[in-house]
Amino acid sequence: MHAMPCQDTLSPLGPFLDRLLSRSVPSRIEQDAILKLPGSTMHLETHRDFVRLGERVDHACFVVAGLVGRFDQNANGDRQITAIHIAGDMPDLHSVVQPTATSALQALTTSTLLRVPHGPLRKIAAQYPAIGEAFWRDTMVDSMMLAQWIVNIGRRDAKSRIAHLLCELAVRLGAEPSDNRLRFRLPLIQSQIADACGLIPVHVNRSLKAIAADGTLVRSRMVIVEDWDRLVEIGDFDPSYLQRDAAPEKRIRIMN
Amino acid sequence: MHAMPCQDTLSPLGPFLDRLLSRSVPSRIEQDAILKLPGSTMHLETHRDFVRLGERVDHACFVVAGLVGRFDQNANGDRQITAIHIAGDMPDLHSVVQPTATSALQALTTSTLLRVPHGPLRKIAAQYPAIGEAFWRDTMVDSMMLAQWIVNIGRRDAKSRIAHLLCELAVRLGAEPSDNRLRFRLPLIQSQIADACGLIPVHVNRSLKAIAADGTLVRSRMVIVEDWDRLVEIGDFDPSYLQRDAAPEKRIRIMN
DNA sequence: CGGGCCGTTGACACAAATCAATGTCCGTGG
DNA sequence: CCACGGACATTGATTTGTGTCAACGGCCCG
Repeated sequence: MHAMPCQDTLSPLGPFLDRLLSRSVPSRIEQDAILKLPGSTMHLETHRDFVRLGERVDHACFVVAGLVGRFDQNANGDRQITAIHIAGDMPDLHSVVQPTATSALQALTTSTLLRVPHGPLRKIAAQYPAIGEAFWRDTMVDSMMLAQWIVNIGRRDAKSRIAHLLCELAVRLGAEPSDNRLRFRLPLIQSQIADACGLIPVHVNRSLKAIAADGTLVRSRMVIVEDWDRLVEIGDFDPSYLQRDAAPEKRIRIMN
Repeated sequence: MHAMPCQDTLSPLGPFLDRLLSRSVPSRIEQDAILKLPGSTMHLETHRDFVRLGERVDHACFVVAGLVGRFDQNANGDRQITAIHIAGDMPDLHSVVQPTATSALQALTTSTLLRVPHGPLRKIAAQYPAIGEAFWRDTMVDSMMLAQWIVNIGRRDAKSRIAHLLCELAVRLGAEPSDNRLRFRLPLIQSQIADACGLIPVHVNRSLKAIAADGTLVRSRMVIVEDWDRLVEIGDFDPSYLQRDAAPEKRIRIMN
């Protein structure tokens, strides 16, 4: 399902390149250019904003470890998480072409980030059009996830919304079901799940109990799925929007 | 507020170039390349899908006239509009790098489209990196709108959601308030507004009555705003995410 | 041992969905 | 010219899902 993991363990950006390789076809030279990108490591504790609303940034952030949320809010201050990013993601790769942030970024758990300056990112995107193309494609996958996030909040009830979120994260975190069961670590607290699903924490608590009755437990930072098919059904989950069918013949290269 | 309208009236893509020019800085030659893009005109009646879910497309669509909706749906068949596109937009410019549609596109009113083949789009994006950059930036603005759409549905009540939608469309359609009033044509029916806001038509009807009590009438395909400031307040509307502050010094060119 | 964060539970309020009719407009055809 | 049908809008009665308010419990950590 995944592209072959990149062998170059020298760069922390290996997982990012793997992601790009699952959908794009950069040459060896281009891959090297990506791996050689400079960056400074940053450690963040939970609930720490590292991109603020309206801020103009001069670097993009790569998630080395942890979970990151894209946050927006209404005038009343109620927060809404519009995307969750995991290790290997670049939550604001888009800032390369659109440096003014219209959403904040916050660490959902203790996280490690790599700050990659826009300069080198832009340089390799200009020098190697196929890299710019891969970057663009990566941001478009995030965009498709935003559209599905809208459907989730707009057209599903609480139980279904949460189940859908759990399904999405299971797939993205690479938790493969075996014998219709799986488990994975998910260090989100209930109020964060609420912010992600357009709900409030108390109701998440109740809905999780309803989901537990169908065989999926969420507790002490773990998700334990006893019946994956049932969870998929409850969450009305169809993973095609994640663009993870990374069969080599589906990858695209249009530049050069 | 807008960039100077493009003078080249020979190409139907003039309005698209204008949009790009409001945020990007292509050279004269690059502008010409955009205007010279080929395309075939297509007329669509209301409710007609022109991109279906899962379809692999070989062209992008430009909206010459009319309104276009990006549609998704849950397993129950309830539809959710995740974006509304107006004349001058390219609703699926992203298909240039991601040709498999994860959302459908449907004419919300009688519309005229221009189908622009991917070939020439990719050719000029490869030949002129600044064009690729402008395309990428344009799709990122759509992406920012998706994030705000999530906030709208996830964290506002029905009246506020609809007011926000009306505000957004007023601004995007270029309806400038004068003396705190404005009016513009909006040929959406109530069930389409419902699909856009994650509501059902009956409740849209009631909410519109509540909005009318605050000075904004929506009837017979017209929106009549008697108190723009009040509508902005109800809709909790902050236009910054639309990236319309097109002051020349805010436009960006990173390639070359 | 105590305090804070998080999770859990209950009673209740309220916004939105649901169900069901009726009304209005408009194009079409008898 | 009027009757008819269809699409859309409107209104009312009622149900239901989610929010609100409040209290308590578990757990970790200083």
